[in-house]
Amino acid sequence: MVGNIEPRKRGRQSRAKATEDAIVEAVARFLEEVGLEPLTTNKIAERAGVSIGSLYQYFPNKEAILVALIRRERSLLLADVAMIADSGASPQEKIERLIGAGIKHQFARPRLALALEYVEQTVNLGEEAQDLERRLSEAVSGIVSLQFPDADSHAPRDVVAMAQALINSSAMAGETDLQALRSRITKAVYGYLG
Amino acid sequence: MVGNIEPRKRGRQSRAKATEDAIVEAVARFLEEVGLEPLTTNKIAERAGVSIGSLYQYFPNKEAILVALIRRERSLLLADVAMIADSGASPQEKIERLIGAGIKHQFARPRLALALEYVEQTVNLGEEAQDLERRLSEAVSGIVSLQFPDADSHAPRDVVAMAQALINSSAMAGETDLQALRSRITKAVYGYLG
DNA sequence: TGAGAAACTGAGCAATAGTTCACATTCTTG
DNA sequence: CAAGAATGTGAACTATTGCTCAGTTTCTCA
Repeated sequence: MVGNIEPRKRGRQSRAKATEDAIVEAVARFLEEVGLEPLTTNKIAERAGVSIGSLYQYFPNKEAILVALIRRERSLLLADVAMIADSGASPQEKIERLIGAGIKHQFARPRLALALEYVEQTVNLGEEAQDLERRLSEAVSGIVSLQFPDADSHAPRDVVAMAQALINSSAMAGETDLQALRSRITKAVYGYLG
Repeated sequence: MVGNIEPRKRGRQSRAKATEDAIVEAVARFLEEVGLEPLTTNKIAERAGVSIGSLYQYFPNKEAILVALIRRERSLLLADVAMIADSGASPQEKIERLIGAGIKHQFARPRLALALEYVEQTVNLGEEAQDLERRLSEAVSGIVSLQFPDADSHAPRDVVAMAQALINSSAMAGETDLQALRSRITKAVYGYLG
């Protein structure tokens, strides 16, 4: 029932990494341009400019590629968030930057973000992706509780969900004014927390 | 590319309606219990307790069933929202009730709501479902602008997105205290609008 | 340089997908 | 009740799916 998720082999040559990356990025583009339902391994390979055989040398099945993509996206976001958390900025400044990071990540590829949001809830993420998720939420919690120590225990999750939703709906509606979006998110977050 | 969405025939006998309903409800249950990706017409028919032939007498393809399900869910919500809008309640009371209606609808079947949220963005909704969507957003806008005439033009959409996200994340996290959820949503909405 | 390791290929398999259609059953109505 | 209309059935067709494997190409390094 629950398929294996682990990558099949870690490449030792540089083209191995390139192939793996091409496959993951092909899935990302397909989710953006077409959607989750028509996604097939053969189409992934075609888009990646790689044979179907190569695809199965790196991933045991389709699910594993989706998980790899989620890991990739989450790692990028976590890197930014961790940097913000470890910076010497004031709590308020950290929250501002957190919002900026969220916008940067999600607004860049909104349809991808939307698709992955659904996939994350559906798929067996595996240990590594779950760990990323946990570290992300801990980092956000840490920052929120610096500025609002008495906030509701659900506050960090709520704030993240709200910001995600605002970015998503704004991007899907075709907005382009990121500054306006940022100030609406700020208002929502401080309105909720304060 | 864009498949036909229109129902194939409107039944004249009562069992026709029952079959159609069973098919739509089978999709709802499947999305809740399994997910979008493994959804197939044969599985839908099986769950509905109906032959595959019957399914294709009522719907031209799988997409059409999903659209019918979206229409059903949206109609239910719109009925409640319209009743709130047309009631004699105060603007503030209307907003309260709107939040209650959102919780009632989305929290009842959270995994279904999550799946449909994604499907709605992916599928060709057709005129009727788009019309429902439009009327829903007009009704919400009307209520919001009663209480907050000077709000940002994006406010109604933002508020709906925020509330949806809070309900979703709360439900998926397994919360059961609806009263606590309601008060967090109220805080978020008034925090953003006020 | 050459030989073994690493990476890549794509035809093709079994399973499953969406869908049709010839026929059976049930309902309605005069 | 009869007979046509409405509804229901499921075997079976074609296309597509996830995936394998025998073989080829490219790389590495002694």
